[in-house]
Amino acid sequence: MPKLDETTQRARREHILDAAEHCFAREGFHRTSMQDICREAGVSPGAFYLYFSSKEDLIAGICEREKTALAQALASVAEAPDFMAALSQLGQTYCLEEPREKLRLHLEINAEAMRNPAIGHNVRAIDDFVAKSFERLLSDAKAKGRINPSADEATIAQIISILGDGLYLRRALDPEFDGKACMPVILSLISSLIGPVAEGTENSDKALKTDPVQVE
Amino acid sequence: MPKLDETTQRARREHILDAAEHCFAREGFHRTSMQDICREAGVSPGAFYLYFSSKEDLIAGICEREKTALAQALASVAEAPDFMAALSQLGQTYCLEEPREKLRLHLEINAEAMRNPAIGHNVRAIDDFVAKSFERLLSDAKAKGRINPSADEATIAQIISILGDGLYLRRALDPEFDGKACMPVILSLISSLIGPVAEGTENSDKALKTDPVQVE
Amino acid sequence: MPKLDETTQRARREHILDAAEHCFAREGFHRTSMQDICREAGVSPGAFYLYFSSKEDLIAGICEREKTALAQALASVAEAPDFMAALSQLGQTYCLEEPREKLRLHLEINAEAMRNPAIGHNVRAIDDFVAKSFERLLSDAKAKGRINPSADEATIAQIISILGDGLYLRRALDPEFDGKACMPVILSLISSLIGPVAEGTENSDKALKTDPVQVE
Amino acid sequence: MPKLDETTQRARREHILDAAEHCFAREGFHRTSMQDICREAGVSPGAFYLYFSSKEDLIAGICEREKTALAQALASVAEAPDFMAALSQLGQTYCLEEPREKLRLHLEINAEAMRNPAIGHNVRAIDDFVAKSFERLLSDAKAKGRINPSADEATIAQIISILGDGLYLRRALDPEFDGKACMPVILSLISSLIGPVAEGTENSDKALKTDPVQVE
DNA sequence: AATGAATGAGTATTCATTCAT
DNA sequence: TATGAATGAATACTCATTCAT
Repeated sequence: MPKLDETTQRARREHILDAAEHCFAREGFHRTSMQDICREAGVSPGAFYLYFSSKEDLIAGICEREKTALAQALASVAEAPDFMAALSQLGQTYCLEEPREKLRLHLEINAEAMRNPAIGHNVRAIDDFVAKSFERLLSDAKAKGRINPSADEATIAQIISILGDGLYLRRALDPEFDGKACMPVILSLISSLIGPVAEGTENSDKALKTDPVQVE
Repeated sequence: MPKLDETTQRARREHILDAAEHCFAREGFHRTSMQDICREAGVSPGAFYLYFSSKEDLIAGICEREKTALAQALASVAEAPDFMAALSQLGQTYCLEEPREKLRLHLEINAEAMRNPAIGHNVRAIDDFVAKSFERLLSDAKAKGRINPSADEATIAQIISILGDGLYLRRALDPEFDGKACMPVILSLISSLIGPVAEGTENSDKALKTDPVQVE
Repeated sequence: MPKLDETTQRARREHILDAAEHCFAREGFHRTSMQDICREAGVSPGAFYLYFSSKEDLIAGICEREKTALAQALASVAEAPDFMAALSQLGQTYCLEEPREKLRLHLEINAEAMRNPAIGHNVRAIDDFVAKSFERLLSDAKAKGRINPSADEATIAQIISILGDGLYLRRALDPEFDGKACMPVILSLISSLIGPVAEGTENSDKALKTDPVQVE
Repeated sequence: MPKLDETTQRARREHILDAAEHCFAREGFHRTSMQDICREAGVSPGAFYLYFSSKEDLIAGICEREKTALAQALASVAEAPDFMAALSQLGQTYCLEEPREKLRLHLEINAEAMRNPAIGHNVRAIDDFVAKSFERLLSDAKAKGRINPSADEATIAQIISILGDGLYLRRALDPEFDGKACMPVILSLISSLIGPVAEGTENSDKALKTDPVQVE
């Protein structure tokens, strides 16, 4: 019973998680049987339970990975010189280009988060992490004089999250939905929230394809 | 000749739907057994199937009710003299005051809509209905000169839906989330989208260079 | 609560029995629901139980009718001057022309007779009745010198029944089975069992399309 | 690596089939629940479905076995020097000594064959197999000059089947039925059908004019 | 570490029958 | 007499998880 060395162990877990993600995205959490996952991962049921403690544990694992991925994405935003440009990039990647499969998975996880406290905790941790990251980014930008000093970072971060979630959900539910048409408007709204942009930046012109409204 | 008169019939259906809503919100669609629903409704399994054809049929019924309720709510907005005031009222009712139970139910239905085409159809029908309703409201307002004639109704309707969905989801996932703080900002964003035209300006450039909205 | 006059009562029973026969033949006893029968008969479930005490009771009723019908058929054979001619006619009617629906019904009843003693009793009563009838017919014929006096009526009656049952079953099971080819041979076999036929009778020539066996 | 070796696998299937045969014979297909079968076989429901795909699949399995057994029995007839003696043996075994339980099972399967195409196919395959086997046996015998060359093998094979089915059915339905009394007569009938050629005669006429078998 | 056969509680739905009207 | 809504036990099959090997 010599334990598998850590890297193999981790690799096996990742492999199973991949399989589970595909299955859940394809068929949903409840319609996916453990057999499905084991078959997809090429692993025996017995082996599965060496790496995960239960079917629900898989969702925790998926959340964990999501969190790591998001952390990287947000870190890259932090390093970007232009907040709006980085945000635009993020929106592009996460709301428009993310394969629909992922969106479905997300929805599935959200639903599961309602019943399973552990998963709920995981999901909220991710959301908090994202919100806090945005807050920090906004504070930094404010400190550097790049955004309106009167803007409330916490609220703006929330709004950004809300817009992201809304876009995500819409795309998931409606295969016909065209996010590209909305994105520029959304970006301009956020832009209007965080205040004056340094002129000559590419994003303001680029992102906005609709006529923005004059705000009182 | 007893043949249940139509109103009793309908009342019984509504009663069962109420029970199902509670169960689904509490435990989720898949974790709720027919026995659970029957117990909650005080109805025998046999009787249940006199009113609904299957477990899934319940979701269709729930969607139907939702649609009717939304239609009424949106009709009242249509009659309101002030679009933004009415929208604010709607946001208050649907995004802030709606009991969390409903939010959870919503999430559950969304997840189910991904796998079950019939339910997906139902859900999309509701979403389309809402979007179209907003479009019509905006067109009316435009016709009456109350909003910026250059605003694209379809896109704005989408954005409103997205914001609504996002708020809804956020509240569902995070019991601590305080929608009240965000709502005014969100309303002002929408207001800025439909707001009165600034005369004589090529608006796209203009809008982005004006002062951002002051968030109270 | 004045009881329905006897004839209406009986007519209603017959009507329901017809419906049940169709249903059982079409779908089998177990796959037919009471609702099916009630729908087919245009009768409410409640009403059904005024005329029959249970689903199984229907089979008893069907047997009863069968018995009556067979009694008539056999009576006509008894009156026929030529036993073989009458038998040939009987075979034609019961084994070749009987609609397949009836055959299926028969099979269904046989299967049910195995489990339900009451039905078993009914079925055996019919079979005994048929056998006894044949015995009597044979005895009569023997008394009139029309058949071989050494033939054992009981055994021959059995053999006739066995051949009839076999034909019946075969036709029921195999839609392609062509009874017409076998019938003459079967008749000639029976003919050979009961001994010399009075010459000049039409039947020997008619019924037998194969060359009949000469019985000593 | 435990992966059940083929023989154990097969043995388990046989064991379950035995249990199912008993149950079906005792209670009929429809009145037997999967629990009944599992209890009788000492197997969990889950395990059952490792060996069979459905309740109906059991009947296919039973047919399969029947076919194999029949094939062996018929093969032994083929090797016998005396066709009639072999047939007599077969009749003894299959129609007289077969335990009544088997007969009931048979009846049950026949009834089921009427509604379920897959089972119907199975049953017809067996019947065809038997008929074809008899045809071949008769042809062989004819080639060896043992039977009347004018006899039509196909028809005689049919008649044999019909007699067998009839006997079978009769025994199943009537516990009092004494097949022993009929068997010799039946055999003599068959014998008269295939009987030795009278030389120099146009046999069809001849065969039928020979002495009938003396029934003891 | 890994296997995969086995478990057995759990599920949606049906249906013969009853009974208030 | 007749209705048909209501009952609730029963059923075939699934699936997360375990455990002997």
